[in-house]
Amino acid sequence: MDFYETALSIGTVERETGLSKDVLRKWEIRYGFPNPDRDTKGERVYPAEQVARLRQIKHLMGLGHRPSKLMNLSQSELSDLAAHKTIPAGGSVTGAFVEEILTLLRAHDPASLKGRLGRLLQEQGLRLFVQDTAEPVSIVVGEAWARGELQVFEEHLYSEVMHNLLRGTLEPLNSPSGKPRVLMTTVPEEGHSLGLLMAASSLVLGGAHCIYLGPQMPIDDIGNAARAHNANVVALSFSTAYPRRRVLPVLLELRQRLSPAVEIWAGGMGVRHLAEPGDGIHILATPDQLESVMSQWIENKS
Amino acid sequence: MDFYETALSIGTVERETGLSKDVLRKWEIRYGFPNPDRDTKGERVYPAEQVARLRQIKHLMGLGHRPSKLMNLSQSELSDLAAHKTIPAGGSVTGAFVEEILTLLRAHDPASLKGRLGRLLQEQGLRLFVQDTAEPVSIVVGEAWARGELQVFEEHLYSEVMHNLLRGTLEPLNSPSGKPRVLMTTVPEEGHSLGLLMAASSLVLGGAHCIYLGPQMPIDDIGNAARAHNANVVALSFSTAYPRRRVLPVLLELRQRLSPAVEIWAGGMGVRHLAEPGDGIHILATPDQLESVMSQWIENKS
DNA sequence: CTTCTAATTTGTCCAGGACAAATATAATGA
DNA sequence: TCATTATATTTGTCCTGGACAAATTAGAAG
Repeated sequence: MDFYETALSIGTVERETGLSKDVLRKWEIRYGFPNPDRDTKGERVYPAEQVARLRQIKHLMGLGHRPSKLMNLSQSELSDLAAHKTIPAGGSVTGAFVEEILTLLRAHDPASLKGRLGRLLQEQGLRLFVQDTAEPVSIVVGEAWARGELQVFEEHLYSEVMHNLLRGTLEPLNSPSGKPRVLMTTVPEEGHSLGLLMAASSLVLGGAHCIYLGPQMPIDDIGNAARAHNANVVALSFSTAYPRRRVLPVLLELRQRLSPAVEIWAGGMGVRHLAEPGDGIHILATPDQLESVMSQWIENKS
Repeated sequence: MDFYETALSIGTVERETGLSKDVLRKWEIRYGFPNPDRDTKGERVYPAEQVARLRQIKHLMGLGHRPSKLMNLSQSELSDLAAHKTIPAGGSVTGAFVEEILTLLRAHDPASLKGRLGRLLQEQGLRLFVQDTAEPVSIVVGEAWARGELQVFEEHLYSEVMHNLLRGTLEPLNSPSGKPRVLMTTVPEEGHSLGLLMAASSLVLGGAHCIYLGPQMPIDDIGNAARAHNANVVALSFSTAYPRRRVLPVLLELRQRLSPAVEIWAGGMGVRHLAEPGDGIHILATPDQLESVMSQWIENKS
């Protein structure tokens, strides 16, 4: 299939990359990239390849790199950076079927992907499945995407399938009488909910009751929801795609709208760089911290 | 619980309402609303109540109202407008359990909500369930929200539960050998995927094979996905929350990246105002048009 | 090698102006 | 009176160039 020359307005690029118009314009002036053409009206027109590069840069920034360093790197240097990332942390089993899943993803066959994952879930049980499969595979999928080895829609498909699998499994286990009552969601602009569901799995297995509200809840309404559902905890997840500088402000903003008795648990890759801000806000940098915070909570309340 | 005085920056308001900074500033100048305070730095600071009002106004604009008319209305007049909307279209059964579902929603009890809907699904079967329950209830839920009678998180919960129910039911019916192969997703900024799933139900029942990729796929990648999955059709859904003026441009943009043999089916409330643009793009203003377009497609290819 | 202070980097906000596409209103002819 | 065309208004988006503070890095002093 041939390549159609396409070019996007600054507004479209903002929507597709999540980088604000202001940032796009400032980068252009400060670093010389992006370097859009202009149409007859004098308006910026971004070639598709620059948009792809912008996405990659944004991802690397989520990993802690700085724009001034990234902006003048060659394409291959960018991909290299994406490769040398965190070690997949997971247990010993890693690597074995992780590769297999990736292959299935690239084969564009939702049914067998779902089948394979479903079988793994049966074999390993929920707890192990989350720990040894869902988490490492998610990381590897993210990395592969960053290296340009996996397309966006392949990543989406993975999320979809995994999401469904987990939700289906979780539901029957989620006893309404469980404690603590944890309200789970993400803030606006944070569309990734897979991490949230993996966390929910751990929580439910640990005896909590999860109220899963789906992603992208306005902060204000998170407060209302916590009140209405009588939640003991509000759990949020942040991916690396969420702008680092906004994490803390948004947590504090939420803090204001919650009764002081309600704790905030913030987890996910996008939260790793933060120190515990106290005030009932807990930063869960790794999945296992979830368990410790939870047992701590239970202890406190009994 | 008491009301915390909260105030948001223009950027936060943009994220929470989906109204761009440019629009917020222009409205302020042109209509005198919103009317934010200023902090010591001279920057806009929006009180929570104005943000709520902005959300309401945005919703009414999606229904076809114009900003200049809305901006100076009183709170009650706004709510009134939200009430006099489209007639729930649905069959005779409407109203009976629609109210019941609303009540369950307001009771904040996910389990019984899911239970009730699940039972309805069993009783009615998928086709009727979508037609007589999912569609009318979705409309009513949207309206109730607009009138301020339903909170955002209650709407989210509804979407979550319904989404799960449909996905679970659909999967076993979705034969890979079905024709046409329909790729289903939404464009960036369009986060509502419930309409898409309802459409998928009709399609699968009609013998199509749906590849459901989840919401918010960059346009570029929709093209790649269509190629990779060898899709015959790309189906998109637009809610009223999606800015009207952007619908057609985004469809044309997508058109460019697809092989001419691939059709585009665009449905949902956000598409009602459009005329058929031709060129393999079909506008499905109502759910039943889906069936006719589909049978037409099958006819064409045999 | 730490700790504190002074650059530098970076994202966000502001004002005010320009423009074209969409929509409404007026004018015209059948 | 109705339909059509021309004119006016409304509205969202984009532009430039400047300002500022929070976050980060580099440098100085202990």
